[in-house]
Amino acid sequence: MSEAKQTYDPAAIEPKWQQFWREHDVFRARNPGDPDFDPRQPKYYALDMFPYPSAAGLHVGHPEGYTATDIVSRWKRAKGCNVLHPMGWDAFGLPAEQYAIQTNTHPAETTAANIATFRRQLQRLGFSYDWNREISTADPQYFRWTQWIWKRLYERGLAYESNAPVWWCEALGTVLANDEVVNGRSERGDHPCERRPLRQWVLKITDYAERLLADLDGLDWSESLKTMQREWIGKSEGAEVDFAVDGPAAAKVRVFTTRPDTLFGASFLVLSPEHPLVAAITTPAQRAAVEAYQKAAAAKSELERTDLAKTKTGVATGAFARNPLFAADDARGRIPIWIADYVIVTYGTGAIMAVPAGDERDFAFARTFGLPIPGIFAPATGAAERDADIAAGRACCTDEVPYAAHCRTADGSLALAGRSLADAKRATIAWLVQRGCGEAKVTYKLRDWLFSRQRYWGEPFPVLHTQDGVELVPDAQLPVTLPRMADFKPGGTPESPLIRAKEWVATKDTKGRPAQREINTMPGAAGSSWYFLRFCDPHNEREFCSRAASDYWLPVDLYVGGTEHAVGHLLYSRFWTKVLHDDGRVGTVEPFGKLYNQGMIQAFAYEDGRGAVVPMANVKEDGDDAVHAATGEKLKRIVTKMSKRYGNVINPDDVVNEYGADTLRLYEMYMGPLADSKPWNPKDVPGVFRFLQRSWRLVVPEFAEKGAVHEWLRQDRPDDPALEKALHRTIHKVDGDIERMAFNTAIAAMMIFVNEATKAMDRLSRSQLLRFAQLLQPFAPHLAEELWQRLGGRGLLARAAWPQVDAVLLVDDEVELAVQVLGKVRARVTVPADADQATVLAAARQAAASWLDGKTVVKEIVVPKKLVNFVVK
RNA sequence: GCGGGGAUGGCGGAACGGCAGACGCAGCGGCCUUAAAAGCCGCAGGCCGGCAACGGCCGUGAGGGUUCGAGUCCCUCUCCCCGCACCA
Repeated sequence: MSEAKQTYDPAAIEPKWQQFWREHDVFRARNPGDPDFDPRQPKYYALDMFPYPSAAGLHVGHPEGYTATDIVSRWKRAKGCNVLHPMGWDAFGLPAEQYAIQTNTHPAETTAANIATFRRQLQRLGFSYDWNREISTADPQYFRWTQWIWKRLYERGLAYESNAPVWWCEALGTVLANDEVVNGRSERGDHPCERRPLRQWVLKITDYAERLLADLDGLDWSESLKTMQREWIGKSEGAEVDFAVDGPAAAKVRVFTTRPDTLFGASFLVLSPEHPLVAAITTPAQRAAVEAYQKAAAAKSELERTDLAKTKTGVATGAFARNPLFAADDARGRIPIWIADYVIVTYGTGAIMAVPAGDERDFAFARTFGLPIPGIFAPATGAAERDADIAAGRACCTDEVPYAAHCRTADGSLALAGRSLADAKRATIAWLVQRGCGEAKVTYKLRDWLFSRQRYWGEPFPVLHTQDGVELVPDAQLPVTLPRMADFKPGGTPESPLIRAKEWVATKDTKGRPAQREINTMPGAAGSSWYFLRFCDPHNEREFCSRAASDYWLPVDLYVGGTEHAVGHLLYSRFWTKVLHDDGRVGTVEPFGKLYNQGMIQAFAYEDGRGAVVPMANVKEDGDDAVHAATGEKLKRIVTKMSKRYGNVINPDDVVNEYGADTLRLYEMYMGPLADSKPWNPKDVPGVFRFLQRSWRLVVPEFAEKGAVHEWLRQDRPDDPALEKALHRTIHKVDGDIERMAFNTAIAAMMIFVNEATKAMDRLSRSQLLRFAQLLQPFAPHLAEELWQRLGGRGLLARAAWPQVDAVLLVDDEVELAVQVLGKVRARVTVPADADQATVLAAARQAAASWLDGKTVVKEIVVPKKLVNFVVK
């Protein structure tokens, strides 16, 4: 056979190994009870946030996190773990449906096509997923169990129908959950949204607020993400206080406050314009003004209402309330009741006691309307002017400072002077409780989860509306599938398009009487709230997931995805897990032990002099600069999101076609720390390709028979000591770097090894290259498997054990020390690694002799194996 | 405004309080080649001096501090990114 040129050709080796792995089911995870299950192996569950299969296909951002979990999965397998590494599709929901509407194709078809594209794209990248466990949330065999879990929520009193105001988005034709609306606009599509009272299904996530908050502490998540969830849950502790309304209405206004200790300074009440009591208490003289204000507030957008920069607005109702701390004849206790849009109807009780001396907002409001600002503090900070202002109510103080002596009731039953903030709060609450006009209260910002949508492409609720009210579809009749509809567009009314499927809607209840199916569908986040459970037992036809399977696999050991799901998906999944736990269905209370947020992959773009981005099609390279193709204007390079508009979107398929999947994987890991956002630089990609090519060259001669290796690698021989040492260092470094998810430095370490090995190529041994292939395997699995096979490695590399490190080889016999004089490096010495301090100092003195000449050494610092520092005078 | 993260060569980025700039890109020089590409071997923070080997000084957003020693720790400030934003 003639000697052909043997080049590194990913297009030839990658599909071959992908096919081989799949045909031999190499990455199948074994459940307890399966044949070949080995109970001695530790389990490891590595999970990616599964994608929405959008029509645009895979984005380069997807493989970033997926490569990271794949590296960890392959490494854990090599370390002897039973690894669960699954992939599936978040296939229901708005994006799929919007695309279906745009293309006038049924969402079932577009979704199937998109999934096929995503699957093909992912499979080209050589991820070690157990494809036997692939799931789609839009598959009836999957959403059957989504419906089943929803029934358990209903039975536990956690799902209810509500008519409260919800976010309605006209453009999307559906209502949206709080986390899907940002500043009064839809997160998806940026359409305006408004509050409307509509009948909706709601999940009582607020019942779990305290546990969702408390259990965050034990999780291995980034502090910033935990903080986001804490703030979203928004716990605040305080009190509710009743204020009797003076006059004919004889009503009581209940307010929530976190500062009951400042009740002595409450000089007016503020109700939100929507507060139900407003109409009843408003005096005839104020009615016109109040109603006008209410109308104006209702017409304002959410953005206008929450604009912090604007001055406070409000109107007096004409009514007065009694501050419970003051006697009936005490003028200080008679305080006016106002309405203002800075008080939010949905938080607390929708009413506040205003304490201008202790709250910036109340202070600003009092100033605007000339309301009294009674001082309640007696600060003694030494800043005399400010102290006096605070005492007199000319300035507002939110810090903990001493209370004024007049913070006491007439009978002395409550006196705050001398008490700490915490103590004063306690004492005030106790006083209120004793008199039946208040109680301690914890409030959360977290709202119940709006769980229905007026869209076609979602899970139908297993609910019938009968003459007796709501009836659930029996478990045995699940799944309730969607009717096939030619026209599935939203109707522009707050009713789902399912209302037009008349034959589907009209059905019979369990007693055979006419009933209507629920026409709302579940939100996109329904299916994704439990998919990590289904992966544990995806083919179970009797249960959503067997207890044995979830007990074995959960919690997820490593969950990787973007921060965009910080308060939506991650909170909902935690909630459902806790409910299923309380129902005895899963053992764990938290689904995700360790969570890692990858950064965003950005791109370069070019700006002209006006700061406008010039599409890439109009950008021309001119030496080191970029210029406008038409005008020749010099352009400035910036880093932005990839965007179709800028023409700087990188398609993973193109990268694979040009360089191969191993290069794509390696480049994405080499760009920088996984958690950081960083720009894609097309010029850097060939760098990692070259590294793979050099790795190939260590094994395969340039001209040889097909499949041949260098002649010196055809049989075993003793390891070259220097290369062996370098290899052990590399193994040690790569091992530690994978552990801490520092993939960029792991790759750099392998590059260093390959550079050294290339210079001494003919001294390499087969054993050394087999071990190097093992190291490379998690990162560039195809090339590594190919090299392993050519070198005659035993069995499959994907199943081979991780190479051992000999600690002895990690230490040098001799070390080079820096010799510093006054902290500046002046010389270097090489000494035996085990040299004692005196020897080291003697050598260092000699080396730095010219710098020490004529000086007195006052201190000698020796850092073993690093440096010597002489402090001289 | 509040909370979190960040700022290191021309670019992406490395650096348990211990030799700043590993590794890669771009750049420069050499080898190979008729030539080019590829590949291989080198050089490469800035400034100053020297034919050169080399030597000196300055350098991690700005300013202070702690320390024998600071990119790393502390304080003040500037700018950038992310989240929250009248939540009582």
